[in-house]
Amino acid sequence: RNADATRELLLATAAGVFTELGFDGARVDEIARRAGVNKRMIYVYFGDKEGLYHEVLRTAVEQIARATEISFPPDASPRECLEAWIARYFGFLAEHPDLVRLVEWEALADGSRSAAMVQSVAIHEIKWLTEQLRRGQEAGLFRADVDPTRVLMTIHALCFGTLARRRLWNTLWQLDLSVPAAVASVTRSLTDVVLNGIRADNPPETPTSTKEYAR
Amino acid sequence: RNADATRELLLATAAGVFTELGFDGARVDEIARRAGVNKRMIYVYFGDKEGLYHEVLRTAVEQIARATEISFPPDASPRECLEAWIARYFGFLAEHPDLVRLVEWEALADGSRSAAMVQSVAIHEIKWLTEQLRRGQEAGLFRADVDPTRVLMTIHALCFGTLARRRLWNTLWQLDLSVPAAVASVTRSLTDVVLNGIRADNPPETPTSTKEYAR
Amino acid sequence: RNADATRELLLATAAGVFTELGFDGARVDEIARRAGVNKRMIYVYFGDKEGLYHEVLRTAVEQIARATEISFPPDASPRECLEAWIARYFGFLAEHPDLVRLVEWEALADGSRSAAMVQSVAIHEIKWLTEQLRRGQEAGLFRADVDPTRVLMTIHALCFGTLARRRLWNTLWQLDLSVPAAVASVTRSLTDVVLNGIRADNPPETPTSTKEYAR
Amino acid sequence: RNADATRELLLATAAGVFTELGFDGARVDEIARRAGVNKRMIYVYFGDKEGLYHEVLRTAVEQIARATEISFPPDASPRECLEAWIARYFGFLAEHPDLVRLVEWEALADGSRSAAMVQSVAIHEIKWLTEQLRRGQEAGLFRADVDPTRVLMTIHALCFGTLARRRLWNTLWQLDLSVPAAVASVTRSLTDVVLNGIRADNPPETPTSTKEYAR
DNA sequence: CATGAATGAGGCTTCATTCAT
DNA sequence: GATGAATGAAGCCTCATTCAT
Repeated sequence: RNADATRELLLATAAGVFTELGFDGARVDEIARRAGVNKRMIYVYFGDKEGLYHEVLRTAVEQIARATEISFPPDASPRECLEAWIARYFGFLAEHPDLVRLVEWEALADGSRSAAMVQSVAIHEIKWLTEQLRRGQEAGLFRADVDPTRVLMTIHALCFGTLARRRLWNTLWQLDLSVPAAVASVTRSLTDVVLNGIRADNPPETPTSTKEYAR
Repeated sequence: RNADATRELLLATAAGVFTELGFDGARVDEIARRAGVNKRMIYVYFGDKEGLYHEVLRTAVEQIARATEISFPPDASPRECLEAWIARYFGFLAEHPDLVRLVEWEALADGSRSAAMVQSVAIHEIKWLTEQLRRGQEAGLFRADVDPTRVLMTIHALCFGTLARRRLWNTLWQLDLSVPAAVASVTRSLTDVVLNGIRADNPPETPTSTKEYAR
Repeated sequence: RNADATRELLLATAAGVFTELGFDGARVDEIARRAGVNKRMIYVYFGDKEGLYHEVLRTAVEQIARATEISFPPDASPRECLEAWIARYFGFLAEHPDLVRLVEWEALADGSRSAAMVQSVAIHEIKWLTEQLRRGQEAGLFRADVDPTRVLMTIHALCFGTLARRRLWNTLWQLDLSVPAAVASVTRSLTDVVLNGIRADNPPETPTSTKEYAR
Repeated sequence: RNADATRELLLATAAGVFTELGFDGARVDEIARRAGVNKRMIYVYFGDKEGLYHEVLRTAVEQIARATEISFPPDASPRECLEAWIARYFGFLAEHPDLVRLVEWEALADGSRSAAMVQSVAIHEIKWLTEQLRRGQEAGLFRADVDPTRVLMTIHALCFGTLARRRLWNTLWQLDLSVPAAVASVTRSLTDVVLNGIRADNPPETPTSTKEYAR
């Protein structure tokens, strides 16, 4: 008889089930059972399965958005900021595999359900990133030709692309991304890759060739 | 009334449906309907829905594997080889969004169904990559501390991570990855990032700080 | 909207359908339709078609078992007891043709599903019968060489063998075993046959010959 | 390319499958597979599944009918004849469990399909039996009040009732009716029971009581 | 005569959802 | 607010049967 508590419980449980099985694979019965709550409540609070999913997704996106809201000291260098930002981003996602999986399911399933939310987050991110890159370029730290969207795309791809395949890496090379040390090591790789790619003293790779090779 | 033709038709159609909706979202009836073939044939040729999915997946993984079998001229430099390899990998995947999506679904759903196939492909890739990196290190082109598995992970993450979000990039920044020019541009970015990350004259980024920033 | 009532209704309806058509011939849809209950409830209450059948069978075997639990007065003669027992057995089965048919289906289909239940009932029966036969032998009423299992087998064969062919007897000789008088008459025949077969003053038939006759 | 051989093969195979699983449980595909014959042939030779079943049943009934066509020497006593007849009937059925099962399935399933065939056989049997009983009564061997139909019913019930439960007896008391010695022993029991029931010097059992006992 | 591919109806089962209390 | 019973649509799969060769 505690509306809010029941609602939160359902939301948390649903997050787990959707994360595990995706929207189509998830079962309303299973969510209610795991939550120990009557199935009917789902319909009372969220309308239908889709509504519940939507709410779960919104919560997840919000959590991810909040994770990157760092306030840097005024004297922090752009390089430092960027690095810390990536590290925090990746670190946070590595610690919350459920969020990653949920977003991935969504990206595959359609993306339309989350388009609006993601867009608003991305706009915020790109704004911040553009500012940092500008500062870095002005300070002569970063190359002049870097494109913020491209950089953000790279960061996203690396973070999500790496974490969405946790199980695969574990299977292939026994790299267990639930171990902090492993996360730290990979974080270093990623920041390395991104920052190396934009360092001012690092000229863009001139393609050595455009030759086509036979198969 | 041709067994092989019907089988292939079902396989191709199923690939489309599984790609679009994932295993749980796909409907056997829909596959049969789209193929214009009687539902029963699916069970004759593939046993059940799972068997059909498995076959679709196997075909997809094989296609991806074949795409990176390039034969390089003996005098090609490791750098050149690596770059061409990444370019072909990304280019091929960009041209075959269905394969990417299918593999992503699988990775999320469980991965167990494809573990064996993917492993055999990955072993092959890592072998080739290790050889190239060794040659590059011996020639003084690549840093001595690069780890082949980490490099492959980066490549995978970048390729799949980028392409799995096609729609998102398109929505956010009007980057249409079905346009060859866009693919070429992104390919450049990716090779850039990877190769910059392992260049010998590019020292590893020394973390400027390990400071924790407040939120 | 009463769980137990619905369950019982389904059970009773299913008994009818399984009796009529056997396990393979019965249709889940038909059972639900006849019961006027949603098909889904079958799966809620009984798991699946097999589970429903199992429960129906169990109920039937229990009913049959209960039918022969007679308490005889201490001074009742073994002959009297045996006769009353057979009469009640046959009479009960004659009044419940459905139970007979169900058990026959089961016996044919495989028997494995009911093996355990039937065994426990049979053990009980054989125990009681052995006791009566012993008493009769001690009193000099029954032959010394009677074998309880053989007697029980004869009783079973006669009761079920006769009742399983109701329709046939009706077709052939207009013997309608749903008419009490007919049942009484046949009951007399059966008890007659069984008791004559074990009477002490009735020596075992000495085979008049073992000759083989040509066809 | 041998029509008759294929037909016979199908018939024999179908008999096996129908015997094992009943009409509803049998699968046309399975019959064709076991026979190593193309499924289509079934439809060519027998019209449909029902036609095949009908033919199998007819063959079975004919076989049973033929089994009891004994020609006795003119001087054989009615008692001897009857005993030999029962022995042969039971013996034959014991040696052909498939026929028994098939007839039982049919009796349960409906009986309408076989009514005509069985009727013609039964008329023949009852005619012969009536003649023997008459001879026996005239010779003062059998009781005057025996009813041929009742005797035939008893014989049928005993034979089929016993053999239809082979597996049950085996499970319950390790009585294996595929062993000749066991068959011989049971044959003795049955003839015993039947003949004792009609012996002239064996007065009909006067019911010792018609009391109803409480449960 | 014989084959293997194909079909549509219908089987069992499960889903998201709503009703009655 | 909360419950357990109930529902109809639809899912996967299998059947007897027929077509094209």
